[in-house]
Amino acid sequence: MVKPAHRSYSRYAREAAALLGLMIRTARIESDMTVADIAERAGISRGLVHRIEKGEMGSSIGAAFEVAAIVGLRLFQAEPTTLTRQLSLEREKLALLPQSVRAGATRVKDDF
Amino acid sequence: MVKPAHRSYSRYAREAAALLGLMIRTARIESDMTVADIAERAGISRGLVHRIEKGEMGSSIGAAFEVAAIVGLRLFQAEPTTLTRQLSLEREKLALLPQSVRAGATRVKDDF
DNA sequence: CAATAATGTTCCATAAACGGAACATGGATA
DNA sequence: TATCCATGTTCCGTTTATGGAACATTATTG
Repeated sequence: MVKPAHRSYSRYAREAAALLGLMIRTARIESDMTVADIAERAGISRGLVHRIEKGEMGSSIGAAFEVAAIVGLRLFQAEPTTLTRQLSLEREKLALLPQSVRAGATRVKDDF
Repeated sequence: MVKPAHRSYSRYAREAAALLGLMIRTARIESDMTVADIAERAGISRGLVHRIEKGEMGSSIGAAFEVAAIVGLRLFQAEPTTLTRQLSLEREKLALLPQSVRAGATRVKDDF
């Protein structure tokens, strides 16, 4: 071993990752899909989906964008509000949704 | 060794990563910053910045978003056009810019 | 409230990204 | 055209993310 090396990120970058995670989670829940559902469809582990939704900076772009695509999230879409504001708005929105999806899972379209 | 395991990604996810990379590159060039400049400011290697700009799926969200922040790119900003269209538009835009930034480098604001 | 299932979290082996250097390539200025 | 420098690319040791399982913690339904 040689270095600890934990990186530092700007507030903007951290908030962007957090927002993406929140939007993914919101979209997933609205689609009635469990974390496991997403993981299976994306071909990644349940833990990774969880980390992405938490906005952890270490997860790969590929995994994150794939998950976003699966939940039907539109990246680079029109969004006028500022990042910080969107973050809190997203949090409020999430608070109104169930914190756990139950089973059923109305499967979503599989084509991109 | 046990597995090759190269992942497969949806077209949407691949295009999203590619678009992000192109937007970063465009913004960087417009800011008169070299890849090395960005790398230093972001605290990452020149090679990684290059990979991010190429839209490689393996790079981390943290690194990518940090670079985006440094070049002043606004994530989740208003953008009506579809992803594929934006991708080609971005390519056209890039083609009109110099393919190499020369030195000078007019430093950009450092606060986030 | 009890039962059940989804989510959250930890641990660790291993697969993969990353840094850094070295070198090749090619564009921009003189 | 010649020179300089940014970009592109490869290699490989090291750092880090990821998968998988196991378990804890909730939330949802009956």
